Amino acid sequence: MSADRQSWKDIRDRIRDQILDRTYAPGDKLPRDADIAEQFGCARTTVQRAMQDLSDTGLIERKRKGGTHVRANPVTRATLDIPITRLEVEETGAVYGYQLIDRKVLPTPREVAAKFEQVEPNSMLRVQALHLADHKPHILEDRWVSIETAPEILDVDLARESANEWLVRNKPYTRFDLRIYAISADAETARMLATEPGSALLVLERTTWIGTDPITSVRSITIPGYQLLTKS
Amino acid sequence: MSADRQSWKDIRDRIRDQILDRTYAPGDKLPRDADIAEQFGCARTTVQRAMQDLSDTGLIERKRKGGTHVRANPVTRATLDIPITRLEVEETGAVYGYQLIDRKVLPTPREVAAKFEQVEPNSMLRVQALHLADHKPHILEDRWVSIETAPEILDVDLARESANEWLVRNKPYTRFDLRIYAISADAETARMLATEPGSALLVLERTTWIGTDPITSVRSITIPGYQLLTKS
DNA sequence: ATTAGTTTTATGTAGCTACATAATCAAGGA
DNA sequence: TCCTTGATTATGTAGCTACATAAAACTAAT
Repeated sequence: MSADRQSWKDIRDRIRDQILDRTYAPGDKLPRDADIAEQFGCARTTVQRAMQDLSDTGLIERKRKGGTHVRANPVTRATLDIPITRLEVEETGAVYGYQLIDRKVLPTPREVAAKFEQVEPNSMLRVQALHLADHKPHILEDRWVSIETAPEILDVDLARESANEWLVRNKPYTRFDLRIYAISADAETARMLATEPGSALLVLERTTWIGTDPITSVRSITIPGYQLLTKS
Repeated sequence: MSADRQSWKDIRDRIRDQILDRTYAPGDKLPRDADIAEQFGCARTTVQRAMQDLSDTGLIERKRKGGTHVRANPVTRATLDIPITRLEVEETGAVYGYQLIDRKVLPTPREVAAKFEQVEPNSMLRVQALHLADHKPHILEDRWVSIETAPEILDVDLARESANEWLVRNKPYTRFDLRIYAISADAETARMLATEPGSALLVLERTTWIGTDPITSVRSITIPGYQLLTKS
């Protein structure tokens, strides 16, 4: 009886196979969940879960009443995990190190304020720090922290604990923006990262909020050769 | 009766709020689903769905029998959507253009073969092409296509239709790898992208498979200033 | 004490029903 | 013809039950 109990993942794979082998081509409409359920001999809930997953990964599109369609223009949907920098370093077996470069309350520069959209903080704590892997520079971070949303940060000894780590543990966000781009190292950045001016560097820029309240905005400048990876 | 019917998203938000306000701190164990369900006056299934979502976004960790814990080291989990290049360009209101630079069957270079892990194709179709936005270079792609997995590609007029587009529509993948990094433009690349040698360029490298069969591996070199964005 | 085997338990999931909701489509009216 | 309105319909989801499964906790044998 429970012998042929089918998991929604099985159903998902079978539907995906039918899309791969062109039983249903891009743009085509798939049968209603109920019919597919009957075809595979399972419950509609199971089909629903399978379909939801295919929809999440971008292979199909679903609309109430409109039905399910194979996406004509599939997107590549990747999941990026960005861990705490210390853990990322330790993961590779390297020794993690951290240096506070500067820590100062300053009026919020316009370009930083703009990142927070609705609520623009007046003055913020600027923290510049360097993360090290095996005593060599790894990531240079330039961070602005809202002292309205996270006033406790002012009492944290940022020479000992990185703002990255403190915030991630003490100010979980409800929303964030991530922006990835490349820059050419200027003299100052090159010096800090112990590399050549003009090197191509990958930059991750993250802004986080609790509700609509701004928490922090960081620019993490990585060393030459740094790569972001995703696995599916 | 249905007045206080609660959605799993409501439950998720309430649990998340409890984590944000330190009712449950990082590392803490949450009550069993059944107890939470009782507390909120909903069914365990609803809690299960809420928990699953919080687990997916990296805020909590769940283990059978072990229970649910607030992650001590939360990760930032972002979803990246990479559309077909043409659509990405058209989205901005720009005019999309495409130029085939070269198309040749070649023995697979070792570094390309290595990307495919298990099955390493002997000879592949190499396609170099340029995507344009408003008649200016936008993305330079250097692609290797498996002529074993996708022999039909040999009959496609790649001067008219981009390999990007043909593959995405005709060879859906079951697995992919994505690698993001920065390079400094060499003379050749700079010329093709109409920029200066030495400019910092963001590179997306994508490898796709059907099952374990290699489909394609592309290196997409973007113009200076190109940014990848995620929203949550 | 250590290990192997067994029980317990919390999450995971399939199937069912009932109802909610968004889109579409068709009918009717201005 | 156009617009509004209401019926229809496919997906979305909550609640229930029953069972699956992994892992921890316990027990018994060596």
